[in-house]
Amino acid sequence: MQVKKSYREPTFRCSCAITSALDILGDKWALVIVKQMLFEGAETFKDFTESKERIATNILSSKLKFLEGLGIVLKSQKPGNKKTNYYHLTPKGIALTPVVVELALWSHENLRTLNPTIGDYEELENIKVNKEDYCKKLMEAYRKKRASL
Amino acid sequence: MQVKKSYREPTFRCSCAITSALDILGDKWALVIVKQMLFEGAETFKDFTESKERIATNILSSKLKFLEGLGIVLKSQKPGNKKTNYYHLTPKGIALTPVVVELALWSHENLRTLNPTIGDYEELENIKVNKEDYCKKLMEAYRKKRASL
DNA sequence: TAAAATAACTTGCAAAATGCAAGTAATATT
DNA sequence: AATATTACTTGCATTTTGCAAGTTATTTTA
Repeated sequence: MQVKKSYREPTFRCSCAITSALDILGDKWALVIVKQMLFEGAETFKDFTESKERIATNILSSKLKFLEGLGIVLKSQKPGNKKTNYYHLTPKGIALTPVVVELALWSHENLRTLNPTIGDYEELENIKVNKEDYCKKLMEAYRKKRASL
Repeated sequence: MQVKKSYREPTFRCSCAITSALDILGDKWALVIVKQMLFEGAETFKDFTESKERIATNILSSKLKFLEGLGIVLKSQKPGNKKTNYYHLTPKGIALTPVVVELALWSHENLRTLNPTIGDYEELENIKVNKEDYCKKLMEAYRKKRASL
């Protein structure tokens, strides 16, 4: 019996590192999901569906499986609860922090005329002067929070 | 008479800066095109179609128009040639350099097991220790090259 | 402990994006 | 004048995404 998978296997267009990253992350949802975990504390399936992006459950389900299959996301069961699953970033997923932060910076500086609903974020100037440090702290904070489960 | 556009207008899912960036860049091609301009000297329609990613001409055409409409790419005519067009990154497009560089770094460290054709790139360790400087130099080099047309 | 609520899905179908092959139109070259 | 080149467009098949409505297995509440 054949099992129909709801998510695709990754295929790589060529040997370019950047293109290969986009073979995996180049869609509307993958990095949004990573962002929700990293910045917004999303952990459970429900957390994601309730976010302001309103991801559809079928897409969410298949993307989480896809990212899990790649070792970017790890699925585990909430202790003492057989129903609720936890989704967390693996080190490979946490390593995407600088990518997401750079997108945020670019967006704030270049997209606010196109999407005026993007707010002015004071802290941004401070982040800009030491991105490295900011990312490191963010990643450390995520790791810590995860470890304390 | 109605003009059928081959490219979509950008629509923003919400007020999140990161999600908004992905509303524009979250697909298989946008950042590949930016990369080709930034790192591989792609300037003309032909340059893009001959790249190793083998982008289809209809996709290329619509993506270039889309990016042009957003002020990320600027189209101009090659001097003394009425046929060939030049496509270049605007400051808004050049500002994507750090995003692309972070993708490259992440890919080299996390994707080489999945796509072994991604080569080992010695210089990468040096780039890692001073990303800021590397990006600045890259952007400056691109600007210079563009100015000398 | 039966009924209701919740979490994490799956399925079906419509719409949009992408991919491929084959055009076309306007230059440029021979 | 004939051929080649560049920058496209068009049509159609495939894949991905979006939306609404299920389904199943656990909790929770009355």
